[in-house]
Order: sequence, then structure tokens, then C-alpha cells
Amino acid sequence: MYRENRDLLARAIREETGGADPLLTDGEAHADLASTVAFALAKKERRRPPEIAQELAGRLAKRPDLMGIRVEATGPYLNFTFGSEYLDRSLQAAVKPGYGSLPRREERVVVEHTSANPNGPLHVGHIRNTIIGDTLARVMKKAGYRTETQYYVNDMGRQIAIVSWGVDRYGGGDPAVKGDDRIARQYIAANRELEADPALTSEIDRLMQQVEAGEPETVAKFRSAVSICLDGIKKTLADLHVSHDRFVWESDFVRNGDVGRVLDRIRLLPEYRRDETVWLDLAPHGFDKRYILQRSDGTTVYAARDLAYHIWKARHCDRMIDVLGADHKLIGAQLQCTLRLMGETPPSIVHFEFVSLPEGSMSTRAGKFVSADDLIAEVEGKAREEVARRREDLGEAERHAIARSVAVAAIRYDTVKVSPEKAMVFDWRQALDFERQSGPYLQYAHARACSILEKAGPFTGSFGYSDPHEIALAKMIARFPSVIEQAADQLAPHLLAAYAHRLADLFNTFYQHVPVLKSESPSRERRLTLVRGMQNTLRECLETLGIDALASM
RNA sequence: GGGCCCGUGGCUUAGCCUGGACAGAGCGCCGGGCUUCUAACCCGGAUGUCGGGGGUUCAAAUCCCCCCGGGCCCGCCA
Repeated sequence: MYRENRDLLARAIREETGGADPLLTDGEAHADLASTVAFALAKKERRRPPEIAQELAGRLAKRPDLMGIRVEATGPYLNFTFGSEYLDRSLQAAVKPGYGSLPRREERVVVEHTSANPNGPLHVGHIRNTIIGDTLARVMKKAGYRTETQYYVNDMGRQIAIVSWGVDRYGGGDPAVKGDDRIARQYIAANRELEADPALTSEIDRLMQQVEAGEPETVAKFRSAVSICLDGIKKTLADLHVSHDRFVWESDFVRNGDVGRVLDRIRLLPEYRRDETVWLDLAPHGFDKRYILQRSDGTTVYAARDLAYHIWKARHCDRMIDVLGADHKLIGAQLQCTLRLMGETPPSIVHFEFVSLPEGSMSTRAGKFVSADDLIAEVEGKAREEVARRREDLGEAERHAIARSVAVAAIRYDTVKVSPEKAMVFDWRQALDFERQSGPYLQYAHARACSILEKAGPFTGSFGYSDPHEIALAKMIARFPSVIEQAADQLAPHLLAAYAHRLADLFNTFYQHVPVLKSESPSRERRLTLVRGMQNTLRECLETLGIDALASM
């Protein structure tokens, strides 16, 4: 309804002004929507904005298609306030399962995220990628796109060669240790040894040549080491409510000849250069650095395989979205540029800035990081304390289940609420805060609503709101589909996080000031319907954020 | 050195793309509210040169330029 009214108003303003940009904005406290079009017209018409607004308001108010929308000019502003029918119809939609889902589209979207090198466990930097990516995928799905998530597995880079070399040298470690932790130990030890004795580097080079040539034993060793690590990573991802639809192995593109074919096509580009290496001269396109694709020993670098991957990926979807750290900005832009030169589809790239520790940036190689597993364990521990304190009535298993959900909610929300371009310093105090601007706060609002609905028993849905708290809440509920739309259009999952908070906030205020169960019919039924609508909206919203909508906590 | 990003109350942050009505929140601080639908809550209060300067505009946190501070990138790594 909100989106319909917005589009209706935009068209009406365009028609009444002879095609001016409607300049619709959020009306905030003043109205549901507002327009500043009178300012824009003032210059052209050489009249004062309030005068124009006044006249325009008069014309708009007479339009039959805007029946039910109150139009008024407040000084130079045009304010539009939607009538009660708007709220009633919005609530009718809001109580239905799947509320907020936009009409299905045919477009297929592939969201690639996380794709961390399998040389150790995910740390708090990686999971920013994971959480942004997974939330984005959920948003796209909710916005009607056919969506698939992919993890691009680097199983043949230098770092993996070091891992494989280490596994060979140290015997693979204790099988009781989680795969990603086990691999990290080999990787860290191998790096230490390589730093001490640089001559050993030639052994790494040889491994990389062997794997590129498809030498079976080396290939098998790389795969095995990567699989061990990936098993651990998948476990961590599952703990965060993340699963990928597909894992795409980098080496497959070498083995199936795709990388070779990419290089063949590259040769035909005017940007193609060959000396000891194969590279592209992208200077005419604004990149002064060489874009190297093949080393002097004939092995390909990551960039070549990445081109092959994206070309393959583009065959299976209409749109690609990659979630990458800000350190990949240059290489990402070069990739997009090259794909364009080849006549291929470039991906949209969502970059996020780094997460660092108070003592500096993280490093897997140096073993300097806070692992996602540690974070989850720590937050879950705190959640257990909280649940134990509040819910003595529940059994231990039930309390642990709640604590687990609360922990994931806290972590996911903390990460997704910050816009991606903001660099973050990881902060334990903030991670362990379950108050207002947190995932648990949202879950709490949902649980409160569920509790009311459960105690209420069956009731007949009915509509009509007059109390300011009711109206404010109903209006926020009505906005949900437009928030999904906006988050999808802008690839900005944090917009959804902000919405969830505003919704929960308004509900808690409503909860405090407006009695539901104790109110008299017909208010009781109307308010119960509103609570149902809010609960359903918040549930859909939380689901899209990858957070459990708990019925009790 | 060049490129990209960030700089909003003590701390964290929304708003910036698409300029417009008093810059929203959270933490912390001060004060209030649990015989009443779950107090992970609610209500009230103090705290802001929107990094600095210039420009564009009727109007700038928002657009442009310069400067300062921080992060990232500039590899035959990924």
C-alpha cells in the first residue's frame, strides 16, 4: 500500500506540474510523504514556493485517484497523509505469512560471499563479509529474485600450497581438533619455517606448478587439506545460520580448460601485453598498474581464474553480486573492467571496510585474530547467564537453545547494523551488549508480542486505529515492503537492520502505553490484530536478517 | 607519492548517492517507573562548531574545491 500510494502520488504530481520531478521525501513527523516540488517550480514560474504549494495542493486534492490521501500545503511543503483505509489494508496484508515479499521476478541473482581462503578458521573480519552477504541474499530473495549463494573456494593459490606443504611436513595434526583450527596450525607453523629459511620457498613454487599442471598426487593433497579446513568453516557458518547453495572450486576452471580459453580470448584484446608475463594494459581505462594474468613460469594468477569463474557464473544467472573486503577494491574494478572489454557481464560488488582489533589489524598467518568460533562461544556464554537469570522456569536444554539463538542474533545484528563503508574496531563490550540497539532487543519485542497473542486465544481480525501509538506502529508496519525494496535496490542490508529497530521500538512504546488483553471489545480485537501484524512483520524482518524470531525468551 | 573509503554529543552510529521543515538512535551519565499483556522494557533530563576552510544554492551534515586526521590499496599474493 505504501509503495502504491507513493507511485500514485509521484504520477499525480508529474501530471499536475507538467512533468516535474515529484521530489517525494519521507514526511517524518509531518506526514506520510512530502514533496518539495514547490521549491523547484518557484524559479521557473517566478512565484513564491508557498503560493505554488498552496495551488498545487488544491489541484491534487480534487483528483479522484488521490481519494483517501489528505493533501495539504504547509508553507512551501506539500504534505500527504494517508487515510485510515490505508492502515486497514496495510494491516490486512501484514498479518499474512510472507508479508513484505515482493512479486516474484524471473531474474536470477548469484550472491558470492565469504569465500575466505581455506587456510584457517573464519575470524571476526571474515564474518562481516558472511553476514552482509547472507543478509543481502535473504533480502534479494525476499525482493522476489531467484537467488543462489556461492562460496568460491581457493584451492590452488600460494597460501594453499603453503598449507599443503605444512600438512605434508607436520603430519596433519590432531584429528580431534576442528578442521579449520587444525589447518591454521599447520599454516602458521609452515609460514614461520618459510620465513626462517627462504630457500624453502622453491618447494612452494614447485607445488604450485604441479597443481596447475594437474599432477594428481599434488592435486589430491591440496583438495584434502582444503576440504578439512572447509569442513570446519562450514560448521562455523552453520552456527551463524549461513549455508551456501554451492561451493565452486577454483581449480575446476583450470582443469576444465576455462582458464586457458580466457587467456586465448585475452590475446585478442588490444590491451593484451606479453613479456615474461602475460598482462593487460588497462591504463586507458584508468588503471596504471599492470593486470597480470600469467606468471613467467606459465602458471596463472588468481585474476585469470577469477575471470573464468565470473564468465562461467554469468552463464547461470542474470546478475552477480560479490561481497568483498575494501582491500579488493582495485582488483575488483580491474576484474569488472576486463570482463566489460571481453564483452562479458561484470558483477556488482559490495565492498565493506575492514574489521580490526584494538591492537591492530588481524592476520591469519601470524595467528593474530579473534576467531568467529571464540566470538560465538563467548557471546553464547553471556546469553546463557542472561537466560538462566530470567527464566528459572525453563529446563536447561530449552535455555541453551534460547541462548544460542540470542547469541547469533547479537552477532548478526551488531555486524549488519553498521553500513559497510564504515571501518570497525572489534569491541567485546559492544558484542556482549544485549540492550536496545541489539538483536536480542528485537527478539524480545517479538517474544512479547507472541506472549500477548498466546494469552489472547482465538480472535477475529478487525481494523481501525485512533490512538497515536497504534497509528505510529501501524504506519511503521506498512512501510516494511518498501524497506525490502530499498534494501534490494541499493544492496544495503543495513537499512533492514535500522527498520527492525524502529519497528521494535514503536512496539515497545505501544506495549507500555496501550493495554491489549485488558482493553474492551472492539478495541481488544483491533489491538490484537495490530499486535499480530507487528509480530508477523517483525518475524519476516528477523528471518530476512537471519535471526530467530523466538516465541519466548 | 598516486587512488579509494571514513571523520556526526565522552564512546558507537543513522541520515550523505537522489540538498529542503527542529541532525535520529544506542552505550555511558543524571532522575523516575515492576501486586498491571515477559523490566533483554518504558518515561524524563544533560551532552552536537555534523573534522577545518572556501565555494555553489532561495536552502548544505548532504553537492564542488582545498586542507587536516584515520583506514585500505598500489605483488609474477589472494
